[in-house]
Amino acid sequence: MQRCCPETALYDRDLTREATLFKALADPARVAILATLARAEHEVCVCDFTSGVELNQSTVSHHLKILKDAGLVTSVRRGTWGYYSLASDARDRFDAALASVLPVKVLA
Amino acid sequence: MQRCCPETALYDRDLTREATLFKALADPARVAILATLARAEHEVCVCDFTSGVELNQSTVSHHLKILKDAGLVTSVRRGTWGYYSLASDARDRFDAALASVLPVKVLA
DNA sequence: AGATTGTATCGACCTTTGTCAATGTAGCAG
DNA sequence: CTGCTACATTGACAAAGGTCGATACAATCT
Repeated sequence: MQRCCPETALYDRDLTREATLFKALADPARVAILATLARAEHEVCVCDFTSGVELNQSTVSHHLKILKDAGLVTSVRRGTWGYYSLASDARDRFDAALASVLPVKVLA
Repeated sequence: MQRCCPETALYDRDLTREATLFKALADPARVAILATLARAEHEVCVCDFTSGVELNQSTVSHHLKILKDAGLVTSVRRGTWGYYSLASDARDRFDAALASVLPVKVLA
């Protein structure tokens, strides 16, 4: 039987972490939240999210939890109010993940 | 009633496209496929994916379709064999999406 | 203390997704 | 033409995910 091509080995490093990171941004609501936090000068009150979106309050809370579990945001509670900020290394972590998956070709 | 904070407006641009792009990489198998393609010098035969992974052939085909629908890979059929390559703008699209969501802060 | 408010958690529902077995389809080999 | 091989498609199923209403909780207000 004839070979189809020079054999290519599958990339073998485990990329579960990278996939998990990307999954955190696989929903428009979470992307919007992160985009807001990235542009805010200060921490953002949860109330700004719940009032600025067509989603239920519990749904917003759910998305915030996912982002927090992913380590992309940090939260502080002050009195009755909750405040979220972008984790300082959020951008770096995406850059690193992207570099792992799609390394930029080095010119010869 | 006392305000919690200076009000922050939610980022209003539609980020559905970005979320969809990230979702394409929200599965380890697809990340591995893309990482392989990104490092391959030439197009990669489907058989290399099906034999190099613990997944069923139809499952691999399914993931390839998702990547193709996302415009991240291109495919060619030559005889019985199928070959996949990384789309030339794959990296750029992720960079752009990431820049939309998490713009790098400009120093003052 | 009791009522009110902001947020988190729980439970239920429905949709989407990942997986596989089975089948379809095209090209190649005899 | 008859089989065989490589890949795609379909159908079924379980698991995961997004959404909401209801409830819990904690802090503030009266």
